[in-house]
Amino acid sequence: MRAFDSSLPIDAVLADLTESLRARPNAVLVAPPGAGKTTRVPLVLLDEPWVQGKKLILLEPRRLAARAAADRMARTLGEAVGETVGLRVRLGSKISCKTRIEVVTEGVFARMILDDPSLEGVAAVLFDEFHERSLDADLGLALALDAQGGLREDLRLLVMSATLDGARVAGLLGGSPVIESEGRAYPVETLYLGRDPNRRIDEQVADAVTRALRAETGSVLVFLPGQGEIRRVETLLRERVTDPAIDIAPLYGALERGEQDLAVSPAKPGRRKVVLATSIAETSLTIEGVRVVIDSGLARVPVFEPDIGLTRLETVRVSRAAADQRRGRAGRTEPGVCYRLWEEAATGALEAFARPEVLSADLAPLLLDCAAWGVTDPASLAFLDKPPKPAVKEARALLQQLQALDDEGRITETGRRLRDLPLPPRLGRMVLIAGESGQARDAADLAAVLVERGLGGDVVDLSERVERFRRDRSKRAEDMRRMAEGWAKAAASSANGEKHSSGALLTLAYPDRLAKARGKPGEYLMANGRGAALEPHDRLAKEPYLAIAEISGGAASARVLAAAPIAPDEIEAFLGDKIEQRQEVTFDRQARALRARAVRRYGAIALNERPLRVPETEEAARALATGLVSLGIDGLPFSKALAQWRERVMFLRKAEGEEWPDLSDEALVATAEEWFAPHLVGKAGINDIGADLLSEALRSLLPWNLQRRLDAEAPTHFEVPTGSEIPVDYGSEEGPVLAVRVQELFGLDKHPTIAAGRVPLVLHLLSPAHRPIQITRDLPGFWRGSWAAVRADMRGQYPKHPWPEDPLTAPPTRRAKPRGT
DNA sequence: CTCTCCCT
Repeated sequence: MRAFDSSLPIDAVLADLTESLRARPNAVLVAPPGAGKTTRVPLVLLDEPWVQGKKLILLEPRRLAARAAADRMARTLGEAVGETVGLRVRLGSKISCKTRIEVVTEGVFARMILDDPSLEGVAAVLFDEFHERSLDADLGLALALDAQGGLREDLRLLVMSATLDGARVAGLLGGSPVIESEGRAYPVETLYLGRDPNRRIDEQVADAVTRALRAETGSVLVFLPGQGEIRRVETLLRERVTDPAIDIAPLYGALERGEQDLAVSPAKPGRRKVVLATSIAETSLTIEGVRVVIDSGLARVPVFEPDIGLTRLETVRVSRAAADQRRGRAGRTEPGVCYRLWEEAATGALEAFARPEVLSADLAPLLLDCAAWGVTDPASLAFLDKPPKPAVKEARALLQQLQALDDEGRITETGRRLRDLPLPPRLGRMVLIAGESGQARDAADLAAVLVERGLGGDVVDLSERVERFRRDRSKRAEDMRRMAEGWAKAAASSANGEKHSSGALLTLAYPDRLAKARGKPGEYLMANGRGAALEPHDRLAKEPYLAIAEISGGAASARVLAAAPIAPDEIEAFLGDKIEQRQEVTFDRQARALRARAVRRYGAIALNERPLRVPETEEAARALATGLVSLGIDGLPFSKALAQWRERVMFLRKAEGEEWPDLSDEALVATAEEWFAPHLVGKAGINDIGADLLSEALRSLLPWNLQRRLDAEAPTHFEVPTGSEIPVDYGSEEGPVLAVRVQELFGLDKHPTIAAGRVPLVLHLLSPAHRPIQITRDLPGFWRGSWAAVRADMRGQYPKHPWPEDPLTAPPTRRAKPRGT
């Protein structure tokens, strides 16, 4: 076997590995960071008999990692990259006829195997850092296994991983052996600082940083979930850290290249650094001099929501594997220390590994690649985790809408052209169709600022971002301009059409996100039915229509991140075939009336409308009925008599049972279409509805055979001994109430009842001045009992009224005693 | 808890 100058932990297992791969085509190698697998394994395998003049392909998840691996291997051989060891990444390749090991990024490999499924001239594919479980790595492995199953039984596949549970992937590889290696790292002491849920994470992190700067030597690397937290911690630290020998450097993806380099470079002699980073610093890059890691334990991850076809960000607890990876950054060059912002006991509750990308990503690109491979259902390929069905369904629907797939899910000619463009399918379609009218370059520049975060600044207005991008002289902008030029060339036709706005072009990619201004400034409604908002002072906030490309946040607080204005005539030109003309009748709660309109509608958006007369249909009547009752039964024009009638019926329902109709608020709301709507045909609103109409509608609920019983058993009035007809109050909680001056009841020896004698009236006995004296359900008992005391009390107060000793024999009266008696 | 990371 090939000899190396220095020894690495991986050397101990290299013999096992080569022996295994001679015997069977697939193997899994589990080796922690520092083992040396990336640089040693490909060089050792190169001398194996089964390679025989063929090539090895090594997959790396990032360009940075690919370049570093190629560099290190070439240096081991005393060569430059591009000789025995080559490199193939999106921007630029270094390959020659001498090249035997190609180091490629995972995305490049997916493209290679799709273009050449038999992988001609390739002896083995080595998947490095497979534990990161990127979509491209999962897809690449699935396709390679498929190729191995049919076209290339001799192809060798080696999956290398730092923290994977090896058994699962070995199963996927047909029960291949798992070879394990030791790693090499310096010890890192772990301190658990805990987390106070009542304080902001930013402040607790800042506290931990100041504490670490006092207690430890060396530079500090802080892991935070995102840009917002990084900026807030930075502000806190600039206030608190007064030592001029300490530099604070943020580090995240959208940052300018120069600032990133500043953060990654070692601290200057005699100085210390505090690097505030996202998970960008978790793998691959090493910052010299870091011996303290502070881990917030949080990460921001994308979550695709199939229902709305949108990717949203979520802040989550990191996995145990990621937390260990973060801690390991403190022990790269010397022993270190890691402060964790959670309780030690909480570590066990963390997920073991991060969610593989395939489980939460937008699967449209994957589905298109599968279709290009000839597979309409990705579940038929060997994925370690099956692509989830809802996301597959959404991806298929989108690709069919873009005409990239046919009804059976097979790739179309348009689909092939889309796949040739290295863009997400929506943006690819925009560039292709714009190309048909000679605007490929405008569309490509738009796609560029959408694909590359931070390019052209972060103003919402995409036209402005494109202008800035075109003037930008940075390396990144130059690279992207060259790429955009390539996309445009692939899509261009000789046609020279009318020039359209950025907004119009964007509807080619995001037809479902056309938005119309709502009442309040900055608030919009999108065609997909969801709301989105701009800052009210944003220049775009005055626009009546926006073509939105990106939004953030949950359903309640979606914010517009990237958009361009679009004119009504462009909406007609670009989306005209999907605009529907409809007659709509809606209930206006404010006016308590129906409004009928002829509406031209695109999805959830009403583009324009004109008022119509309310149609005299049953459907309109139903809408009015349910609309009016939804505002409350009390709001209907009840006469006093009708209100009492309703209470009487309800009283009998309670007293006698459900043969009596239910007239409660809930029941009337629920059945409005039956009792109310038939009376509302031809009516437009509350002003057309009088007490008589309501009475007729409600009284129709009472069957005719019950109407006579109603009068008999729940009379509107009760006749007392004086002959007075006193109204009964059926609305009272305590039961039907008869409020009557006590003198009018003289002579009555039985308690008054209703409901065929079953229900006693609640008697409110009143003084001559209509003040309440007593409440009783037993009048004879009252005469016998309390009357004497009442009489004694009242006689003084009302001397002119009769207070006889025996009320049963006294004549009832409405008046005071006749003068002189 | 107001946009993570990477790639064709």
